[in-house]
Amino acid sequence: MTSPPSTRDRLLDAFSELLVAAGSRGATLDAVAASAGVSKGGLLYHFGTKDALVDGLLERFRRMAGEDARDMRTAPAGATEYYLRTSVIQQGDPLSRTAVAVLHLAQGGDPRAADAFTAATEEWRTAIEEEVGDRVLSRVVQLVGDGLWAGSSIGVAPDDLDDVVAGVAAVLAAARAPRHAGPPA
Amino acid sequence: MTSPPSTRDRLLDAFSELLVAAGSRGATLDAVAASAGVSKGGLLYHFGTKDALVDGLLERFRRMAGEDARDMRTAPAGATEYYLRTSVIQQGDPLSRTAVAVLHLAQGGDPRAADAFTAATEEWRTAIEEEVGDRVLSRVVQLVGDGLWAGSSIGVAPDDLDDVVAGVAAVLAAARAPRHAGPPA
DNA sequence: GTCTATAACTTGATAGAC
DNA sequence: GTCTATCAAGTTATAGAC
Repeated sequence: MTSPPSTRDRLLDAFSELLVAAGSRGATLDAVAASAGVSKGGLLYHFGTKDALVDGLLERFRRMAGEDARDMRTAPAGATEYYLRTSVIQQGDPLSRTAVAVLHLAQGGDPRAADAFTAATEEWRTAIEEEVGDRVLSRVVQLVGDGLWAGSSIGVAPDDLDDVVAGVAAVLAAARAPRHAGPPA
Repeated sequence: MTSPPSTRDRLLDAFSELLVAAGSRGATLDAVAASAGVSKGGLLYHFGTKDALVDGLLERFRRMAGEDARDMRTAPAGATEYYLRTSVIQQGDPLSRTAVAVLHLAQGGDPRAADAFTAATEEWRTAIEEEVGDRVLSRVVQLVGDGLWAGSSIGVAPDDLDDVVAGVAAVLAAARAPRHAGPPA
């Protein structure tokens, strides 16, 4: 049974949605409070400062990212495909929304957000490396996912996600079963 | 001989630097004017509104991106390697700085910036496709570059760029020579 | 072409009522 | 736990001097 979200949770939801939609510039306390359906005073009861609101979102992100890294390892389609598909913002997917929100905070110059994002990224890459068995290949897969993300973060939804997923899979298969393609110089 | 930059150019330089360093939140008219060494009134003589300042930067970005797409096609190392290496922000590289500045504007919700960025991205991808000869592979290469960018945009400099470039090259070679040996032309 | 002064509005935060 | 009223600082923009 899912109980209705607390005001605190609704405020964090609104904050992340505004960050995704309008960047750190548009995610003001006024806008967050209005979007969550409370007054600014109501917001400031739960989060005394804007920094506290950021901390609340980062804490939620760390928890969700940790759970996601576990999900990757048990995903039926495999960690790589799971990662690429969840790198595109899905309507209503809480993790990808939260991750892009944190990315925007990091790009706004917040070092706590940059640290949290870097740490999560390394967790995900590790899960990919366990599957593909090679560090550099895991980096390439991850960078493809990050690229999908960067597009999502400006509202560009790829129209060829299936092609990309299939292309990466084909490329990984080719790289792991080398015939005589010749090593790079 | 390079003539000293005009006040107009110095203002656009300062605007893009501030966008990269602090996001759209920190790039205020006050900060831009101070960073360029003029008063706010001086700034507003050249760009009557903040929107005009954004337009000036987007115009500069479109010009630089067009020149870069031409440079890619004649790069000695090839378009792919050129693109990946220039996807990492270099200290003092005007294009990568400008591109990240535009990315931040797009993430702040400016549709003109998102359009300009999308158009440039498609130009670059086309140049890559001309080299690798396959649309999906060109997308994969480009997404790796975008991923490097996303990292750069939050101040994370990759410590394994050479590995990634070599890894992509190896993976492309494997994908393009699945049946027999032979270096690409 | 650049400056100072200032107006109009927004933003983050406080105080206190209910 | 939530609201309204209020404030100081910051932000965009205008007006006019030099």
